[in-house]
Amino acid sequence: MPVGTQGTVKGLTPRDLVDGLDAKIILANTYHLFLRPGHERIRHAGGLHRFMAWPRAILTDSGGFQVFSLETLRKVTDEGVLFHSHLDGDSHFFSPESTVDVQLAFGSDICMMLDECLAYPATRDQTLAAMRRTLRWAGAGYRHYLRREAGLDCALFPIVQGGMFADLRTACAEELLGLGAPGYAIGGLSVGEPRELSLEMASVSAALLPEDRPRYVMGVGMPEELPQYVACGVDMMDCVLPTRNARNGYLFTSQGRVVIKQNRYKEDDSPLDAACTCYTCRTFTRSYLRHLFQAGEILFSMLATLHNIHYFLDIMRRMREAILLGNFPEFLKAESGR
RNA sequence: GGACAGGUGGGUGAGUGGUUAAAGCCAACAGACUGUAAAUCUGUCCCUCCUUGCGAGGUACGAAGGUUCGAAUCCUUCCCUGUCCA
Repeated sequence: MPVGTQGTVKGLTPRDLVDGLDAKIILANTYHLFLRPGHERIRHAGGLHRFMAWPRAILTDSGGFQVFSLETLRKVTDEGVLFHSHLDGDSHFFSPESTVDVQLAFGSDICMMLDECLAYPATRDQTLAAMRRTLRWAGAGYRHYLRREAGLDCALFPIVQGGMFADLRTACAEELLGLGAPGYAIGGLSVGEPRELSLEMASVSAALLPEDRPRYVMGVGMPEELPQYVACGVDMMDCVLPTRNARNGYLFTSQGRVVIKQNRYKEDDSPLDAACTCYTCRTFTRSYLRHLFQAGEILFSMLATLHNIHYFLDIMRRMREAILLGNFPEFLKAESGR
């Protein structure tokens, strides 16, 4: 899922995402859209889909990640999270119930439960406390959601926490199963821990979640990691890497990374990735892309993002194809040998 | 011809006697980025050497002299640039 935090996948139009890239679903963010332009504004505009002219599915994160990323601007209590807006310092209290309400106002297809995302490393006690809070919020939020959701056709995913402790992950997942949710997320990863640990924790968590419902690992990963997550039973991922790195000149290709600003691309008139079929690779040279980057041109961000998203979505498309054809194990083997 | 103003590292531009190999910004070069406070952030950025260190030499603030223990900073002459006046 491409990430479109503020109601836009930076650098791309919805038309790019649908026609060129065939993205099925994108992410948006409760905290950011609540602060600006506000969920009531979005509701009055006809919901987030209409507001941002996005015809396909939207998953909204709850603000749980901002508990981690805006650590210095918030205070967590058993009742919820008090944020001090990074825009103007105003206080806003996010509860399990209010974050459901805000996401319903957006008209999200998939809402996320408010959770407490801890930084790495965290002690077992800290992790246990955060996990218990996340569970409590999940219960409260889910009850609220069941009362409110009728007829809205919106799913709510609870989030497995438990940090880097396998037994806490297990306990959290088992507890959440009682909610009978339409899908489950695995959160609290990509917060500074080694990559192998992320995969291990995702694997432990995913193994306990229902096979017949989407299992979503939040905030991963590098291209080579995606098949590994899928091999653990993961169905959905999101990550800012393709979009953010694109804007920073880091391009993912079938031959490895291309840091386009490097001098070696100055006179490279070959395509970015000869094996890629995206508009950027079909049309422009590395030399030109480097020029655009060095010149600080907006077009660079657009073309780079288009390519990186294409690259990530193409990996996912090939995996779906392999699964349907029954040869995912071969796919995995081939990918890990690269 | 005259009167002012000014010449600093790739660029711009601080610095008016010692803590200045010389701020900041830009450029250049390299690195980071994982449910986005990110079109962001970090590092390097005169040369040589080694025991790679808040290390040792060398060269450097238009040029040449001078004053001083010490000069990008003060003095003299010259060169150059800009603006204005004839």
